[in-house]
Amino acid sequence: MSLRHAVLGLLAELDGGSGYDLMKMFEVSLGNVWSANQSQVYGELGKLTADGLIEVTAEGPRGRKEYGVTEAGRGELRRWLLEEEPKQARRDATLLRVFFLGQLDPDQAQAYLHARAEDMGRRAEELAALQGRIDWGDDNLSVYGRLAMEYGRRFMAMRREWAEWAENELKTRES
Amino acid sequence: MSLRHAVLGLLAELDGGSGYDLMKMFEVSLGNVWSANQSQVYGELGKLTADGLIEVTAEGPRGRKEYGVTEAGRGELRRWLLEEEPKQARRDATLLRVFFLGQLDPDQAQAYLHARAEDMGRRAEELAALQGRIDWGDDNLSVYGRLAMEYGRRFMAMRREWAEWAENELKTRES
DNA sequence: TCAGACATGTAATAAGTTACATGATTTG
DNA sequence: CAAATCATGTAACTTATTACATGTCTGA
Repeated sequence: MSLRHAVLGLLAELDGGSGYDLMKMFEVSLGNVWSANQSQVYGELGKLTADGLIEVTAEGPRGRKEYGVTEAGRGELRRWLLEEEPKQARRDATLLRVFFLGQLDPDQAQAYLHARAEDMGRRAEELAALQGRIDWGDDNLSVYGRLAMEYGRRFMAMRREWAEWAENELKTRES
Repeated sequence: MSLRHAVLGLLAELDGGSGYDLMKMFEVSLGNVWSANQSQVYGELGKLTADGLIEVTAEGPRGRKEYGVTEAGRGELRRWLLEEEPKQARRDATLLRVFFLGQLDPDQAQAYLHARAEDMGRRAEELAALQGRIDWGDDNLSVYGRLAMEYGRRFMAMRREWAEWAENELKTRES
């Protein structure tokens, strides 16, 4: 049920906004840690409204509806942040393949790991570059978004190093 | 569609087995990188059979059905390993909360990061201990499972270090 | 005026979770 | 003979994805 809290949290941080506004945030920043598509966002806005956690605060042109978090919504958000233990997802498509690399020839398995290392290296560089370009404000989303981005950079670097190590393990094993 | 390949891959590696056998593998090892429950596994066995990628090779006591991978199944598995780019999931409940830590008092935000660091440290130690206890064979699942486990260890360590760093960032910021 | 951005929604399908339901075999 | 383990399946529900459908406003 985290989509609910992603929407609720964004509305709290942005101090209100429309479904369209939220989608933009999902696309450029929040989506890197919790992705959601348009149907989901609009659907969740409806459910959150029905549950009294958010409310329509204004209506604008083109049917635009601006939502704001209610007191109940703020309470739920804090409860989720403080009391609910984040459960880590255990699904990783890259690693799943690793389990089955024995189905390939050893050189193909090594090539797989090599490709992962390259890919991760590329991503790590992209992130590092992006990190340098952005001049961060000191609003909350900037402060905490910066922490999340640094996580991403370290994550990619770790994956690259692991893939290099793993490729080497297989090479060593050959002999 | 990775569940399908998780089941297919396991059957290939184990050289056949029942739904029950597969479930045990998901519980003790594979589930750490791709979790699945009993309904999913039995359901997928049915679909894979219908699609001709696996077949019932024997029937045993208590209605036990033993499945084996067909030639078509082996082909599909290799195709998936070689040609399909693993797409990384972008959902992390821990990090999602980080985006919204501005909704809490600074000391609560720090406490959240501190708790994450402790939790990750604990997991990292558990994994390291487990890694030491297991005496790995040199069958494929062992060789590649070992690589996956080392990934897990590094991942936990990276998360701990990041959380410690992030907590410190917030502390520094306070002044 | 027309292209692009703004803006919301629904329908159909697929994937994942939880709970229920049943029964056979082995082992102490 | 009772408990644990083996073994499979279905139903109901929730969550996520993809595609479709529609219309408004703004700026060049």
